[in-house]
Order: sequence, then C-alpha cells, then structure tokens
Amino acid sequence: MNPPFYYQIAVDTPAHSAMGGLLSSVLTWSSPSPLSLGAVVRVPLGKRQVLGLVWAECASPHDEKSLAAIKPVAAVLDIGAPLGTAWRALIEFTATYYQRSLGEVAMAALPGQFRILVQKLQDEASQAKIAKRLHGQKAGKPGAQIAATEQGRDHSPRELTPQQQAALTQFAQETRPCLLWGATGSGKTEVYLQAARRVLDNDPLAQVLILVPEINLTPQLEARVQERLGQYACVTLHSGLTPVRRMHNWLASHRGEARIVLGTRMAVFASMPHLRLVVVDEEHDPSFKSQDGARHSARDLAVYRAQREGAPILLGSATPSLETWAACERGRYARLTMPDRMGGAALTALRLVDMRLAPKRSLLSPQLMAAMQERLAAGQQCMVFINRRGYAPILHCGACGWKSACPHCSAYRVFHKRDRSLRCHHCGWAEAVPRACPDCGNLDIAPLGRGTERVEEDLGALLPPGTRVLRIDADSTRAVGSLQQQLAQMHAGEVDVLVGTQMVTKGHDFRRIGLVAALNVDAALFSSDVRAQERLFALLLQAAGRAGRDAAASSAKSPELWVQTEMPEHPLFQALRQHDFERFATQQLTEREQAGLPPFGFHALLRSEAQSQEVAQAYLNAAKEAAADCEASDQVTIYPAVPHSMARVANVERAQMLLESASRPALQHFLTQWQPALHRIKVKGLIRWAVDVDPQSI
DNA sequence: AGCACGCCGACT
DNA sequence: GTCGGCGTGCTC
Repeated sequence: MNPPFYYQIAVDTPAHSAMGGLLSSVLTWSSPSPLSLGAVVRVPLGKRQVLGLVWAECASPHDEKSLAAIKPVAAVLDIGAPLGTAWRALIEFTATYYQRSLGEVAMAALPGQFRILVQKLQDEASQAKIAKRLHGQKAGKPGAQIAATEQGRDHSPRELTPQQQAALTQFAQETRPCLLWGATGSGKTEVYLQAARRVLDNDPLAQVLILVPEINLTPQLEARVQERLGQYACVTLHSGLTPVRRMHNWLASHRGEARIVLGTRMAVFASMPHLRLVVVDEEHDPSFKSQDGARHSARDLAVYRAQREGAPILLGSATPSLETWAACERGRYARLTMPDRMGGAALTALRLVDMRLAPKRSLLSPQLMAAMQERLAAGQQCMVFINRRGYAPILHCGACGWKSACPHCSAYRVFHKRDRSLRCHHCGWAEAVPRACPDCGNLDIAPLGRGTERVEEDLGALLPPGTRVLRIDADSTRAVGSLQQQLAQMHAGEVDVLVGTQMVTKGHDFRRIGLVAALNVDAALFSSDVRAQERLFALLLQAAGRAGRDAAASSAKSPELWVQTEMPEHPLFQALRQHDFERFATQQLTEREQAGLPPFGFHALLRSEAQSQEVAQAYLNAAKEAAADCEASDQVTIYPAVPHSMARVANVERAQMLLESASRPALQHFLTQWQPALHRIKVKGLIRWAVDVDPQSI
C-alpha cells in the first residue's frame, strides 16, 4: 500500500481557527491517489460532507494527534479541468484584500448548486450520477443554455462614429486599464461590442467578460450581443437564474464553450480559462460593491483580474467613480473620451425650481406642472423620478405625535395605500393600516411626505383628465416579466407620464420623453455620506440622459431635466447645468484631498451586531484596544465606535468603527495583523462581526 | 455556519 | 424518569 497524499483543502468554515487569517478555513485531508490543485471535492467535516477546493499539496503532519484526525477525501467532482491558477489567484487576492477566509470566498465563488449536489448525492454515492448532473446531459440536450450560434446571419460590424472609432483604436494600443468616458447616448455599448468582436475574431479560444450593474440590464445587453455577436456563444450569470441553470452557464464558461460571459457582480468570479477582455459597464454604479458576505467590489476585482491575466479592461461610464477618475488623472488608467451624443441629439437643459419660494409642503411646483402639460400637449412623454416607493414614508398622528415607527428597526414604516399596509422597508414587517391612532385613538392620522404611489395619485389629479400615468417601482414589478411589460407600454406610447424610482433611470432609452423631473433630491446635498453628492450627480445626469434622444429628429422643444431644490445655487447644480462632469469631479476631488477621504485616504469599517448597542460597541472597543499591539497601527487612525446610521434592523443592534489611513498597504498590513486579535475577542451576546474594506458608505 | 454535547425545567 | 430549551465548542 502506497503512502497517501496530503492536501490543504479550502472549505467554508467561517472563523474555524482562532488564528484567523487567510488559511483559517484550509484544513488537511488525505487521498490515496494524487489530486490536481483546483479540483472540486467532497470532504467529510465533522458529521457532514462539505464542498472543498484543493488548494495546495502538503507533507504528512509529524505529530500523531493531527495525523490521527486526518480523513480521506470522499469524492472528486468531475468539472473537467480543475480551476486554474489565475482563478485561484483571484480568490486568494479577494480573501486577502477583503479580510475573509479563503474557503468562504472560494465557496461563494463556485455555483451554489455544487453544494446541493454534494449533499444530495452523498447517499446515492454514485459518481456517475454526479457526473451526469454536472454535464446536464439528458437525452442529448446541451447542458448549458448557450445562446444559439447562428452562422448564417449577418453579424458584420456596424459603422462607427469617428469618436467611437478613435476610442476603439486608442483602446487597442493601451496597456493600462481604460476608462471609456462617454456621454449618455454616445454609443459606449457599440465600442464594447466591437472591442469584443476584435478579440473573439482573432483568437478561436478567447473569452470576453462583460459586467453590468443590475440584473434588469442583462436582457437588453444580451439582445445587443445576440444581434451583433450572435455567432459567438454567450451565457449570462446573475441571481435571476435558477441554481441549476446558473451552474450550467458557469460550467460552459469554465470549459471555454461560452465565449462571452455577461452578468452582474457575481460574474467576476466566473472561471474563464481564456479570458482576453473585460468590460465593466456603468463602472461607477454602487451595485458593483457587494453588501453581503465578503463585501468586495466587483469592479475593483475585475481590474485586478484583468491585469493579473494580461487582459485589456474597459470601464465605461458617463459619470465615472471618483476613484477611477483620479486613477486617470494620475496616469494609472487611460481615459478615452466620447463627448458627443449620437445623431447630434441635443443636450438636456437643466431647469431648477427654487422650492423655498413654493408653497410649504408642496412637492410638485406649479412651474413643473405647467411645463409637463406643455410637453403632453405637444405629444411628448414625461418622466418623474422619486427615490421612495410607497404612498408616504411616514404615517403621523397630529393629535399625539405618534409616528409609524417599526417595532423592530430604527426606521419608520412606509404607508402603502394600494394594499392599505404599513411596511418596514428594512425588515419587511408589515401590518394593516390602523383606522385610528394606536396611541390616542384619534381618527385623523395623516400621511407625511411622498412616495411614488402618492406622486402617481397627485399627478392624476393635477394633470388633465385622461392623462395616462404609469408607476414603475419594486412594488409594481414584483411579478416576473412585469418590468419588461411596463417598459414596453412606455415604448409603445400607451403611457404619457412615467413615475418611478431609481429603477427607471438606468439604461432604458425612452425616445419620446421630452421632460424628466427629479423630486426630493436635497437630502443628498446635505448628507454626511462622502459619496452622496457623487451618486446624486450620476443619478441626475443619468436621468437627464433618459430624455430627448429623438429631440434632434423632431422640431420639438429641446429636452429638459427639472430639479426641485431648496439650494439651487449649490455647485453641484452649476456643474450639472453644463453637463460638466469634469468640473464636478475636480471640485469633489479637491475637497476629498483636503479631507483625506478616498481616493486620497483609505477606509475600512469594523462592524458588529448584538442584541444591544452596548454589547456591539464593547466588541469594537476591545478591538480598538487590541489594535495598539499591531504593526502599522501608527499609520492607521481608529475613530470611536458609533451606532450604525440605521442602528437597529430586525431587532439587531448594529455598531461600527471607522479606520482610516493615508496608505493602502499600511491599512492592509495592519488589518492582517489585527485579524487574529479580532477572532480572539470574546464578548458575551455578540452576534457577529466583520471587516468591510473600502466601504461604500460610512 | 452547522451540529454536537451538556446541563436545567414541564410533560407522558 | 424523558423531551427539549439554547449556551459553549469543535470541525482536518
């Protein structure tokens, strides 16, 4: 009998070892025969069987005790080739940079269906069955839902505008990551597709990764890819796919069969053995930053991955993130500029309404209503954007002051008139609207503020009878396909006025919209969130881009973006008026440099959750004390522990502590040193804690 | 995270 | 006398 081989295998056991660190989730198993690094395996762990990834070979342990604990690997999942060196490097980088265990990151990056297969099939113990499900070969049907490859159709390139051609040429010559800074309607998508075509045409194995911020944007880009690059197999990866389908698409990419992978942030972890081009569309979008588990930025990881694998990367946006913009200024990234809208479409004009002069508590100013009526009379459509769904954000009793607070969260429940409910948008707690004030019995309880439902109602009352108002938000689009159906109604001209949340500002071209109005934007101007203004600028410019793509074609009045504000003199609006992102970015970056904020300083948050605020903060305070002994702690400022801005959600109190450093490597080094101490701290009643590197908001 | 073991209150 | 509450602790 030959001596067994020993391997370090990554498994999902958060904080297994009190040592913490990268390898805290890597344990040792044996195998009678050699295994490939990157092989996906099933291993016994305690009483269960779990998914594992072979990470490294290791020597037989010398001490008897740990040798006795080692069990053999139970099975190897046949996924074709093992996961490659580059993929494993991406996982290792992610785990290190975002301070998570290797196993957690690796298991989250693999299709969830793998875990289910391991559990389902362990009693059947049939390798053949596992193989069959992995390949999905039932009666000759192809496993992956790969878009049909049509050889016959004409997929010849579309003629590019000179600025598109220039951007493409420059991109082909660049070795640095490239920002494609293109106005809304300048044709960024066509540049992505041509760049992809070049790569795919020249290399029969080449694969292209395209990331989009939202699942809602995949169908239309998929259609464009199908139309322009239909001869190449394309798969999507996003949370809307069934687990089995996602696994098949993932495997198609892993095997190199899918030449184009199109997806949301999860797609950055697709195994792509022949990755030759990465595109990140709307790179500034906050959705690229994961808000659960390992809080990674898919955009930043895409940049790392592309550079690591020598693939060119194109980051597209009309309003780039200030991080990306600063990287261009420093020459780390190249900037490709496309200022002109295609077909010479007119720039949307900004109209500011000074709400200090409007009647108190009115939301729709008379000027805005008059302008909308004018547009409607001219046969144009209007869009009203308000980032609040429901009827009113608060229900309020005028007699005793009762407000519709959520019993489980530090938030108010939103009044939804449609189903007469009070709903908490944070924990989901819902109740029927009380007939009278629950505290004093007063019958006269009133909605406070406005959401999409109420704006829809107001518009119905204020606009001429017969005006067709449609509302699009998370509530109206709950059913599958309803978003597409509602958008189609809008395109078909069956709607005069569209009311919606953020959802409607992204990606959809409504050619007949002449006027876009943004309501209730002032909160962002006064927010303490460092990125609030950046997000508002992007949102408003994006909203402006929804209007007037056809304006040049008709003799109609040029398109307008209406913003109602109590601070029309704010510099953000002055830059927005000129569609001058550069001016806005320069001004913001100057402020951030002076304040040492990103991208001039670097942040991490230590977050904690407990039944009480005291316990949550006690953990953070203990962590702060332990920090003094860590290397590089002199280069890191640790701020006092404070309650999270939404302190309680679903009866859990949340606290956080900000860390700041002028040096990214110093912060990284410090965090790595700190990690074991964080694991060692025991505070009674603590539910969980986590480090969030490069937090989106603080 | 699971899933054990383990040590104290209300049931057949 | 057992069923079961969830408090600590381990998983190669």
